[in-house]
Amino acid sequence: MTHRPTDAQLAILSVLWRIGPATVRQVHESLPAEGRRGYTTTLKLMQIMAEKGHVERDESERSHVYSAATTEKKMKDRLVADLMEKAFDGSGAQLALRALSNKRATKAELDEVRELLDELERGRRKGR
Amino acid sequence: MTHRPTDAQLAILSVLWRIGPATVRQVHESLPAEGRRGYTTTLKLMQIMAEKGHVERDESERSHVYSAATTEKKMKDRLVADLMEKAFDGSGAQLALRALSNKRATKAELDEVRELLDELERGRRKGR
DNA sequence: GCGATCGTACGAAAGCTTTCGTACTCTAGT
DNA sequence: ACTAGAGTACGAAAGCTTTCGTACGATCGC
Repeated sequence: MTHRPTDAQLAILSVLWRIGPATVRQVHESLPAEGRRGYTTTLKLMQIMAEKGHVERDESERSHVYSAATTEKKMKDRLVADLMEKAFDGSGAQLALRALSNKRATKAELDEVRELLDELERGRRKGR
Repeated sequence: MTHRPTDAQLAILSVLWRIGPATVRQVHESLPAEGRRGYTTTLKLMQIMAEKGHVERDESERSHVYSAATTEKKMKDRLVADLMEKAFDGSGAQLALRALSNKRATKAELDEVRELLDELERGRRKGR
């Protein structure tokens, strides 16, 4: 449902977002090599994620095909909203401040943020 | 050490940051009334947090006095860095974008972000 | 001095994730 | 037809958090 994925689960979702619907094998092999565990571990995780509703499963083929149940954007918005609520008193600006001061970003990225800022101040434009 | 606090633990840390060093009773009663559990639950959580190093404990008085082991800023930086790593490929700007578009912020907050942006582009000033 | 209250410590239960080993099934190749 | 390999399902173990109940000691009021 609306539950937060764990780190391991998010790693799997990331793969699915990147490569699209895939079998367990494909996901497993696309996982970053360092933290990777056994194949059945990935399988089990994905089975649980299906139960929890994080992924959907197409069983029509022998090798089941999994896909992310929610879009990358929606999920990331959820994660951001969660942290915002939990640690920043609901203030996106406070969170943004910390995120920006943390590390170097490219000029292009900063410009993008600046443009969003412009839009927000000008428009009162709805999020997204 | 460098472990992430859980939601329940973060709520306790938030109280400690807000009211300063405090007894279990004080923390317990400062916790938001809605999600609040029994007293011994708070006690146990704080004991575990002490073990894990999230809080420090002064046992010199009968009522032990707990304090946050790390500053609010450091912890929040850690949480932000963690999400940034996990979900935004290490890009603070991407995270900031999502945080900002999520909800409306006050003019003052947006200005603050804008100033930071200026500093970053002008100075290459160290994060903080 | 005694009982009520406040405090900590402890342990257990429920429920979760992560990790595998193992068992079973299906399919493809020879 | 039979074996090897790929695939899923299952169950168990370890380790975690959250939640309490209960036990036990100290302290305070009377």
